[in-house]
Amino acid sequence: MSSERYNFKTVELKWQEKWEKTKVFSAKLDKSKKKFYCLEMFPYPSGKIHMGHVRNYTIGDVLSRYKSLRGFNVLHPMGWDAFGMPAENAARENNLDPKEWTNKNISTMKAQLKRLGLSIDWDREISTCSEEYYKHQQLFFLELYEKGLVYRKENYVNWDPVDQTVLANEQVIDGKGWRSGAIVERKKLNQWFFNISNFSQELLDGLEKLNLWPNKVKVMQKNWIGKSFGCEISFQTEGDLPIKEIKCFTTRPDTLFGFSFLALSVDHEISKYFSEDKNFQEFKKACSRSGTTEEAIAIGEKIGFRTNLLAINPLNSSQKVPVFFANFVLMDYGFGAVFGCPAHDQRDFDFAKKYNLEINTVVRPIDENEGYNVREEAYTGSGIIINSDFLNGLKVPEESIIKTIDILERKKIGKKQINFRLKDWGVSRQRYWGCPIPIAYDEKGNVTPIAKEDLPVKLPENIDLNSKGNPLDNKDEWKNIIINGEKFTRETDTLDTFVCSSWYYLRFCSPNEKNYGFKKEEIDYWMPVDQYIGGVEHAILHLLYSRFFMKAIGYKNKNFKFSEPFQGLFTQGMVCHETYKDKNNNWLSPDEIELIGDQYYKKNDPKNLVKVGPTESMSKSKKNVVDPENIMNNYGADAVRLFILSDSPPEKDVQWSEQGMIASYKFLQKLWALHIKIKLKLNDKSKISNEDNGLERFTNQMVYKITNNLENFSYNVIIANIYETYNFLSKEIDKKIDHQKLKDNYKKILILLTPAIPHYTAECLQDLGVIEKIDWPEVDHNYLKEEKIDYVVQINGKKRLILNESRDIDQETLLLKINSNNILEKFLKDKSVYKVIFIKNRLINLLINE
RNA sequence: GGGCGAAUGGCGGAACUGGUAGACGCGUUGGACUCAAAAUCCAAUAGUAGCAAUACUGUGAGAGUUCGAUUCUCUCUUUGCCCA
Repeated sequence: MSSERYNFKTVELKWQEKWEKTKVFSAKLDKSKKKFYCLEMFPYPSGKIHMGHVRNYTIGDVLSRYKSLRGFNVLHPMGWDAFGMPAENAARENNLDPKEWTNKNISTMKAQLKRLGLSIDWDREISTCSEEYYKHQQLFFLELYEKGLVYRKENYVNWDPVDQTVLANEQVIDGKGWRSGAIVERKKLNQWFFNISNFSQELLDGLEKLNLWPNKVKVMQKNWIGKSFGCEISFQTEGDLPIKEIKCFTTRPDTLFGFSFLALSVDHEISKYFSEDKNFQEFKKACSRSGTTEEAIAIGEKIGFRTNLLAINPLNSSQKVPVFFANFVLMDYGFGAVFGCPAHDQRDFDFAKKYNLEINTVVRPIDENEGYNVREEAYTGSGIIINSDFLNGLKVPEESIIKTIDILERKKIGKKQINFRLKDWGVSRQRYWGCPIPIAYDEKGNVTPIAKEDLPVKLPENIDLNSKGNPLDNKDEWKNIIINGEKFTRETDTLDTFVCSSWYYLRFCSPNEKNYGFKKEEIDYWMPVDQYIGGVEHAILHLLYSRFFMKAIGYKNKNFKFSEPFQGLFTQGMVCHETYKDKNNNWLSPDEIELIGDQYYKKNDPKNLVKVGPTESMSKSKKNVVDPENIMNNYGADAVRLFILSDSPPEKDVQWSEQGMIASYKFLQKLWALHIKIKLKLNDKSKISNEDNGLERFTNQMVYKITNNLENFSYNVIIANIYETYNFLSKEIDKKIDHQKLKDNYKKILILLTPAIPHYTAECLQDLGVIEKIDWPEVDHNYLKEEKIDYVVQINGKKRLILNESRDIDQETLLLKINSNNILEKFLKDKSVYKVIFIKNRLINLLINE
């Protein structure tokens, strides 16, 4: 059975087949057992797996296998985030069917994941593009519609003129589409929305309970929800329009005496009075050119359009200021109207400078005198209210905002108000490859939900993707339907793919349930996800949408036991690689270069010197990618797992290194050579000895260390522990050693290595004749205490000596030992010790007079 | 501009609640084996001085708390991410 070299190809294949045949990773609901639900973010089936997947799924696999060895009933599923634009684009370019393209990718990637040896329950595999999945999603949509959490409204959207689709705000980067790079336009469309803002407060409160989430993700979500405390103020207006008052929202009512203009969004209802005004129309166009994202507004020039309306300061009726339309006011924040206080808001300040408006200082910093005046830039810090009549002297911001709101409420000028930055989630996409929205419209355009028994609304096949616009809109035989003899047209938009990923974790609990998206009994057992693992790039949207979806399903649903889907969250870092460019500045991939001397050259082109660029996350565009399949072919799955875990803590970026990869591969060979040596020793009955040589102690300490490191996600340290174990054993094995002890401890050690390198340890355990079910070893705490301890002897806080003495000795005994040691004589001669600091079993510090 | 984090040998990184800084790996150097090379094995490897024992310096910079600080506090520098 044992051969000289470890043949990963046969071993890994053998165990993968065995695991598959015996269904060891198949999860069964068993209420007598404690469950553990480990979920990694499911992949988009783009073609092949990349190193990022390898890292993500290896981390999850280590955890799943560990929990399973600890006796948990582990659910570790995998599926496919299979709808989305890349399939449609690829299909269009190569004249293929998106479904075929997607399914082909799924089978390729599934085979690759299997080769990694992941402990996945493949019987629960789901794909979001299958009817079996999306029919339940359509039912959820209808249920949320009935609960009033889904609605339709006309709204301005970010329109990508190249992809001919609507983009979410976060898909707009620097005013351009995230995929196409085209400059985004504003367009008004009828859209379906999920009422996520209804849950703003709940989503914010829920974060408090998520103590197993990284703090930074919680902070990002908190900022995204953006709760602000402020005041709604009504301004009376004068002018020749039939407008009497304008409502504003402000977080700084305390600066109302610094009021010098009022600014409206170009979409404010008042704009209807200017629809004939050519100058206003020009202005509106100019606004849409500069972009509508918050970032574009902050960076871009502030421009305004002056109306002949005047707004009256409610605290000082003699003050009347101009009303502008301005590009920096957004309709969906507050009421689409803000009051301008240039002295204490930089944006207002820039605007006032440009249009020559008054700048009235109403806050002075604590250390400035009464005559303080804002000049070069707005003052936004803390201080004291001045020039504000009855508000004077209030401390900014601790008391000024609250007290001002009180006063405004008493005077019936304003109302306390909470405002959220989080906007409702627009889910309509003008795309083919997505989940159809189960809605139809009658001839008058009235909304009619599709009857639940008629679900799923299937995506039609044989679609012409090369026609302009939305493909479903062009498919008349699908679009036009008859219900009860009446003519209807279907909704031709499909759902944002974030909807699919907002509930897939539920589906994994009941992947085969026909009538509903999940079985109550099953989600009650498996949910919530104990550990969710994925990239930090999903910190905001996917995670927030999933949290919303969970709350929406539980909304008005009394039997629902939980509201947060992911109890623990872990965000892993990216896989990076050096970048290379040839002499013509073309990117080169790592396999296109070779090392000659200490310089890189392009392969087969020894004059073409390669420039080594910075290490960046692997991306096809920079060609700094390494294909996991090649690596697995060359070194095997266990070696890849070992390397991807070893070099950096999992939450940080890791740099791919060929040398590191080779080292991991070689290490497995060394481990195997040691295994053979151990087996020979065990078979050699002649040299039995009962000497205690520390093996048992070492093993126990390792059990303790590796267990702790697993619990803390210090997976890189575990690999170091494995190396330490090898170093120890390879020395120990040459000593006389009790066979039973060796076998017992070696078996424990192999179990410790199992989460990281499962094929290897399965082979070794089998080779040792271990056939019983294995469990995670328990720590015997007696072995954690060393009998001899290295006491640090310090003089005036400086380490001078290490004394190896028995554990638990007292200060006096230790002092005696110190005094009898002549190394310290030179320090202690003619000096008196005035204080001794003694830390039991650790250190002693002698303070002496110099 | 705001928020959050990070900074430790040539490199990636370790260090439990303040108590031996540099575990483990890579790289480098020397040696063994070999006709030679590869592979493998052994040894050394923070810096300075010294043959050595040893001494001094040292965790981005500067201060502080403490018998003692990589760890706690403050200021600064650089850098990453998120938001604007």
